[in-house]
Amino acid sequence: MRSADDDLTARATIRNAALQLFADLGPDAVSVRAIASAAGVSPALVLHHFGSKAGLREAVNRYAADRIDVLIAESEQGAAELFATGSADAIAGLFAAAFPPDSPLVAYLRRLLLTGDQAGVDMFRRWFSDSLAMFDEMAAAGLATPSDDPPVRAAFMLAADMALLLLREPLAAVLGFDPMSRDGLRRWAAEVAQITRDGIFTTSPEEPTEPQPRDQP
Amino acid sequence: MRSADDDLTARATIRNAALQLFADLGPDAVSVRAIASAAGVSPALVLHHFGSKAGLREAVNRYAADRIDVLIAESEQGAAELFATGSADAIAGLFAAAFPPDSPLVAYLRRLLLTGDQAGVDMFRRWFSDSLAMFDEMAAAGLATPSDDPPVRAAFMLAADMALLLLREPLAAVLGFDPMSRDGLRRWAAEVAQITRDGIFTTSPEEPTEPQPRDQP
DNA sequence: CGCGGGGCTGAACAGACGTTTAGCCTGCTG
DNA sequence: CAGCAGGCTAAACGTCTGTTCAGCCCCGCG
Repeated sequence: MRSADDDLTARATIRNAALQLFADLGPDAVSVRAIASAAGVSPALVLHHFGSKAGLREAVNRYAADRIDVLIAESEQGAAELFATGSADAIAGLFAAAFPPDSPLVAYLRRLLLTGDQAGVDMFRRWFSDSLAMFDEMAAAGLATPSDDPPVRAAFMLAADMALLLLREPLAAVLGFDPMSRDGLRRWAAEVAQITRDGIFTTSPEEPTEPQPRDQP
Repeated sequence: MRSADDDLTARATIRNAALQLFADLGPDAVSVRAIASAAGVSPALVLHHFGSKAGLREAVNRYAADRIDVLIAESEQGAAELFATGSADAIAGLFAAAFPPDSPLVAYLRRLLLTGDQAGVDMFRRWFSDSLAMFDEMAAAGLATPSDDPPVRAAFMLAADMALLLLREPLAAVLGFDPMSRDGLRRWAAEVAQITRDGIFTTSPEEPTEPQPRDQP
């Protein structure tokens, strides 16, 4: 089953094997020998190409960040279409649809974001400013209501979308279906569309104008 | 600076040290020796009390899950109050307010949820059914609109709240303030309240009744 | 043809790892 | 008091880790 790798340089094969293993088990739980074995090469070759395990980690980080950016950029064409039609689910499902559901990039993205890696924060910042710009345009076009706090709105909507990626497994477990499958995504997006179009909560009788988060216990 | 630990049994001291280190660095990156050193005991004692490193991991998992559940349960009193007043931010900020911002439990919860640990999935399931029940009650009381798809609504709102926990650092980086600080949380909750009360998107001119998630590329 | 260089390997290195063992010390019980 | 149990440790175990080194093989250039 190496046929798919025959076209790749050994360096790329190693990088791919490392990406897969890092995504599945975490970099700390994967040895250089395990990567070499998965790539069908000797452990020494891994270090020959990447200098050290840390160098391999950085290379995989850069590569994964690049590929994720490409997927996002592709799906931004979809976002443009959504924007044009004013479809209410907008960026909901955007990231989800961009990734083949079982791609190691999803799992890798999690680690990138949650370990506080610089590459992950950089990506997040880029998406945030895209999201901010998009809501700006939509508000200007009358497709979205103006916000009292545009950055926080953009951040919340982005975070809510990312949550689908990050929490896919627990969500699938409690819902009984995979929210990132084609049908599951449709169902998820439908509800998100309803929420973001009409809201959920009715105003209370007392109508507090400012929410009151609980003090910390 | 061991005074705080003087009241604790060595077993508890070890468990706490492991919790902190696991949360910060991930269990795979932390050696038994490092835990022992942080706890001020010999490495052998760690294994004397917990059998093996895997046993320690399980013990820490159980302990963290318990403590997190306690914090959640405490803040559910807050949820009851919010429910009673119909305050629109309801569960937004609920989890956030429950955790001291720098508690290792936050970081540990991340790992619990994202590594697919059973303890994490169990917790998530519990919160999901709480969330589901709460929206049911609110809808019955006329405080929330009825949903076409209650489980997905509950799941989305839960996931959106968790996103604040999971993405705290990247969010703080892009927003320029910590959304889990007291002031930051207030600002965050205010926007979430606006979104969940009034929605964001206006209906499009064509008014598609059903959203159309993009097919996967 | 000769030969240099880069992809690549097997073997070895020192150190860190999780774990085991033998035994110390302290405090309770008979 | 004797003795035993349990918290606790120092030292060592074999294994695995990341890394290095010397050298093989094959391709392209002079």
